[in-house]
Amino acid sequence: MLDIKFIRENKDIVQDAARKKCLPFDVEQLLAVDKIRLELLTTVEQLRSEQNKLSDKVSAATDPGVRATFIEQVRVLKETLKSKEDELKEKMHEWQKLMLSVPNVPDMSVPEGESDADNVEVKKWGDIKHFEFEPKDHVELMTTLKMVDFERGTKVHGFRGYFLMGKGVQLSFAIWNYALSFWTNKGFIPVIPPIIARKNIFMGTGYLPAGEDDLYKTQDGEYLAGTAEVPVMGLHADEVLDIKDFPVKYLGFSPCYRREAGSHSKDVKGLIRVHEFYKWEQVVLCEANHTTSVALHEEINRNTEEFIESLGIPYHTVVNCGGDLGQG
RNA sequence: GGAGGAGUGGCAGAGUGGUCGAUUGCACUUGUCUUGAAAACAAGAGUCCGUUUACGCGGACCGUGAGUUCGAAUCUCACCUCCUCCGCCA
Repeated sequence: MLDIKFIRENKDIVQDAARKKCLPFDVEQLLAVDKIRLELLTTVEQLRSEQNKLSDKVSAATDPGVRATFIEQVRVLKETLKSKEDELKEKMHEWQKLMLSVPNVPDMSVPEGESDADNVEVKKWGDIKHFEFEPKDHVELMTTLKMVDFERGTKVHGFRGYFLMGKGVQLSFAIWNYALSFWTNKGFIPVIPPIIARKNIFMGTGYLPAGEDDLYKTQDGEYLAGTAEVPVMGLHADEVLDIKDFPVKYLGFSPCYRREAGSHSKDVKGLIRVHEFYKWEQVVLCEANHTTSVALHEEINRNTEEFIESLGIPYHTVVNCGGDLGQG
């Protein structure tokens, strides 16, 4: 969540971020509520100050009559205080709700656009292999080699279900293990987090309240995370970290659960878009400073590129346009 | 799932209705002493919010949230977390 002070001082930047992300957010509305909230806060604190002073007089008074007078005075004061406190509480709720809808500010380099089609390609690596025959896709290849079973996966799980089997399992473990040593060599601390996490942890990473439809929820009110990013970010929630320890680099491994609500027509075939899978995730904690965070973002991006290069797989790097996701 | 106990500053640990934002010890910072260090002695030091050019002032914070009261770390209720015992389970 962005700091209200930052929002006050950079309202144009915040409003532009909302526009770029195609989010219906009005910074002026937030600032108006913020102003009233602060006025109420000042009033309430003044009243409390008076109340505290009167209470001190009560305890200092030895004469019962004088004492009773003071008590009566506080009683009157408290009625005003109570109504102002209620007003403040209401404004606070309104304010908090608006604060949660403040978009994170995308980097300057993020292109304008409404869908993946507007993404900008910034890099291309490797040569795409050309075959003299019609190549099979991963679905057909893996099915034939009995690395995956989609039909039975659907029988057991339903839509988007799959069984990874045989060499498919061995290949997965091999890649995970290779990734583990690849990133630990770069100073990342491997973590296997709890993937069932509380609501506040999802709020902290911006997956809630907006992303409720994409999450599985337990009967006890926790949610299943779609990425280890959520619990790994929660690892240090409510803690003050020493700047000397920065940057802290974690590599989280977890199952990932995604409802993929509203994406029934997208990437329907194969293993591209599934409800349940396992992966490693890079999470870096660093100073809240533009230069530093951009440098580290470049670094982890480069880590991924290097990893793919080491496997000899051609790829392209795109800058994802703002319209694709709500919270970045 | 059932029964009981506990949660206070960086740590340990007092405090059961009124100068308690909180005794004390350790750790920390500064000073005295010392060639230097240690020890001893003395002093200082919490976080957040609002306000102020600034000094400062005001508010909140004793797991969290409500309540009782003129006044709550202290009383009541709910929740969270940890510990102990019993039960259940892969």
